[in-house]
Amino acid sequence: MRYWLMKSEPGDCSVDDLAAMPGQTVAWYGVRNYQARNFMRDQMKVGDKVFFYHSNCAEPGIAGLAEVSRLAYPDQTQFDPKNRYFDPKATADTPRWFNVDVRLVKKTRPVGIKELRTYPQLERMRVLQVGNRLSITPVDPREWEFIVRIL
DNA sequence: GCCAACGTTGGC
DNA sequence: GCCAACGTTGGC
Repeated sequence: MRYWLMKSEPGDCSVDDLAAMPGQTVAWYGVRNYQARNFMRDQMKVGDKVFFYHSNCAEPGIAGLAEVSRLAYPDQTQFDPKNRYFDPKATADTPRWFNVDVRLVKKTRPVGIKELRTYPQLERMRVLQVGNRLSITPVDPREWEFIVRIL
């Protein structure tokens, strides 16, 4: 069992949007970064725990708990020329991009990045490092436990 | 809207 | 394979 943090722009898909989806589940399409793709394709298993994080917004931070509900499969948006995530170099035989499905476990109180930075226990957390841009990062089990306790 | 950090692209 | 130019991310 692994732990992850996955960023979503609330203007795109907020925790409330996720809660309103059928099965409270979303296909995590649109990732176009190889490291993040590899995490999904090579490491994520059904049942892995996920912090649902709001990024690029007024109140960035953790907004919910979620879990991986389907193993990685080819990201359908890469094949659609009209889609913003279309990749002309991807084919059905050799897909380049993959995504898992993520299901909401529960919405939490918002835990802002400012608050996260106040805890020495979290100072090495990937998402708090300067210059971090990865939209999917592994979370240390101790970091997960700590955050779950302060929710 | 700014801008630092980082990833990707492509000419050489 | 180097690296400058360019595009994107995301907190502020």
